[in-house]
Amino acid sequence: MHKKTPTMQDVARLAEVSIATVSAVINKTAVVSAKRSERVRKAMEALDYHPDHIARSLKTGKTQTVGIILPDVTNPFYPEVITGAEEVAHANQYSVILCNTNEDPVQELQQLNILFGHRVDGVLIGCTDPAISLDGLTRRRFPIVCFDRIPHGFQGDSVTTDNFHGAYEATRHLISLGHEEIALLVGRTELSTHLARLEGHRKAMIESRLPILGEYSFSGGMEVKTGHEIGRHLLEARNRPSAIFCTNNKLLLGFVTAMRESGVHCPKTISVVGYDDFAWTENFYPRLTVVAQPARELGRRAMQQLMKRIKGDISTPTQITLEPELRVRDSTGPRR
Amino acid sequence: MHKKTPTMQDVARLAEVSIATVSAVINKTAVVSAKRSERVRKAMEALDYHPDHIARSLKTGKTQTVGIILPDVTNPFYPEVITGAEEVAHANQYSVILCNTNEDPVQELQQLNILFGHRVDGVLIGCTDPAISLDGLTRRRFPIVCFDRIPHGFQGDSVTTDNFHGAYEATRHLISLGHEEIALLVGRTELSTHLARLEGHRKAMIESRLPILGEYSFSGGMEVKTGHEIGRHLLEARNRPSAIFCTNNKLLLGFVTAMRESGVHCPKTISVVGYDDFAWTENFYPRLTVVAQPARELGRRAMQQLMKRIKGDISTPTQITLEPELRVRDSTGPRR
DNA sequence: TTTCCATCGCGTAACGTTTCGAAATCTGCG
DNA sequence: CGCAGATTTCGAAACGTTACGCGATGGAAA
Repeated sequence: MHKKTPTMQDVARLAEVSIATVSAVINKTAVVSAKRSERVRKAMEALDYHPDHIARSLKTGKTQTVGIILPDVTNPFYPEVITGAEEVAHANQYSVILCNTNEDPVQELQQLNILFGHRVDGVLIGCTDPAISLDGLTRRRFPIVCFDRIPHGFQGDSVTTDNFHGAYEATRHLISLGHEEIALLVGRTELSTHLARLEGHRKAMIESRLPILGEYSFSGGMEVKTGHEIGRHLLEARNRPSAIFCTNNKLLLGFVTAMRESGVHCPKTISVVGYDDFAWTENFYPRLTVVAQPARELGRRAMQQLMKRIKGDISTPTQITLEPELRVRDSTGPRR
Repeated sequence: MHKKTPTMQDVARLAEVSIATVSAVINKTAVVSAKRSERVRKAMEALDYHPDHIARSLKTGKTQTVGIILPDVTNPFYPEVITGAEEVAHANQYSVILCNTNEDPVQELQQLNILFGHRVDGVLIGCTDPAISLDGLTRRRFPIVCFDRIPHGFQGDSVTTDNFHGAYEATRHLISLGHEEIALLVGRTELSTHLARLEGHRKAMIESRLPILGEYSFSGGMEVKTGHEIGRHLLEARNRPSAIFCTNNKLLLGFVTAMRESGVHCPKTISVVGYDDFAWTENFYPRLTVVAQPARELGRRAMQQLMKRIKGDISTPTQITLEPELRVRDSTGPRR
């Protein structure tokens, strides 16, 4: 048999004070004499009392909880973002509800409604559906900060990395090594991130007056398998490129496997640049040259912005852009 | 200017019914005539009304929310677990609050208290502190299911993989290839998982009457750097082993790098078995032989068990053990 | 027409907090 | 000792729901 969890009522009774006094002690919202506040503290201790956030939230309208919606926890980029975001959330006494959409727009909408029902104080969203409309929500005074992928036409707060510039640098790097036939393996170009990378790549190519050949451009799914198929096809073609820039890490994985299967040497025969840096990229063989995004910092900044909004900041929306960094390792080398 | 979010009050007024009727319609908790319930539905639609989970929770004592506490989202094993757990939770209309402890026991306790304050209906925990005491909580009728790492002496529900057997199979595999000097690189042996792996390895060695040499056994941190250092030291030793079994993926990463730096060929000179299977292990060079844990299934099973408890199941605690699977690839070969 | 039941709708008391204004108590000074 | 003013404490009304039990309605049986 178990007694139910204690309430302020119980604490008040034991400490022989009023409920209001207990509340004052807990929230330091009024001065309470040393003697009484000590009695209250003792009573809380004795009963193992923990305030009920639910009841508090109902009264205050604040839940001290934020939501994070993202496409896929299984993509190691996101856990890094989460870590950064959680860090600042916890520092501000906020809890985080995590929602996975599994890259499914329908789930994304559901999750948003669930979070709304939970009356979270705000949400961070890495959009699954590039065409999602968040305006209705933001207008309801439901603070939202977008990170990584920004939906089309979104006017609110956002934090991204400079995908255009990252891709530009990656391609520049390949060009500087003497490569001219550079293939591009890009993810879903409906996504703001991948579109920007596509454009960054193109700018570098055009600047150097290099041809952007149709047979070197692939966009589509973002699965290992896709990368593998494209790799097989591309590597056996007569006019195979001498370098490839791949904007998605799963695609890259498949491509690298195809490369190994074809006996093509990297970087001697073909140079490879990937996107995103993880624990294993440096231990891959060959060590991968990649564009690294400051994922954790991105999470931090996004959450900081959200915290500001929650605290009532109503300045005009900010679009923060962080700089990615090209990390040159062994998978890229001079053209032969 | 914005109107505040609508309440049942508003819906009732617009539909010209009582609040109780609105509630009945929403929860299907009583029969309401077609005409009225249609009016209510229309009104909800018109006002864009969403029930307030907070208020509901206060009344019902159920939050439809569970917590997941784990040591490190950044270790790709956990995102898989999360995915499985979330899947089941959502199917049961539960939301998930995610808590990272960053491998810090102090944070773990804090998180537990926060979750308790949020009045979550239960929690899933992959323990950071092997000595944490969960008894007090479970006795408070706060359903807890442990997964992966089980704290010392824990008597409640748990879901793990058979670490002992996984390690046993891994070492058996090496022995069957003719290896005799097998080194073990094990993580923190205070953790139930790594201790079991250590013991599984030993059993296989002893069964085959092979010596367990002190200079081949390393336990300690679980960082890439540590694996790297041990690798350097071990590979340059006079009597270096012909095979190594590594129970932690970060350690393994460091070790593999050291191997490459020393010019030691795998699997010709040394065979390697790792733990946990990820997208990249198969694309590594060499393709890694590993013990794969059914991480997603583990998450599913753990959440299923938690759901049962939340729904009032009070049968005696179950300890579920899932079988890992040895995936033989290219990093292990016959001894030369 | 009256009586009886089934059906459906509603009023209202919680749930555990916060908060505000009023009541109680204390302080110091004339 | 009395009183004003400052300080500390308290009572009670919300917050948005759910759920219990009573009252109203209406059709069928008598």
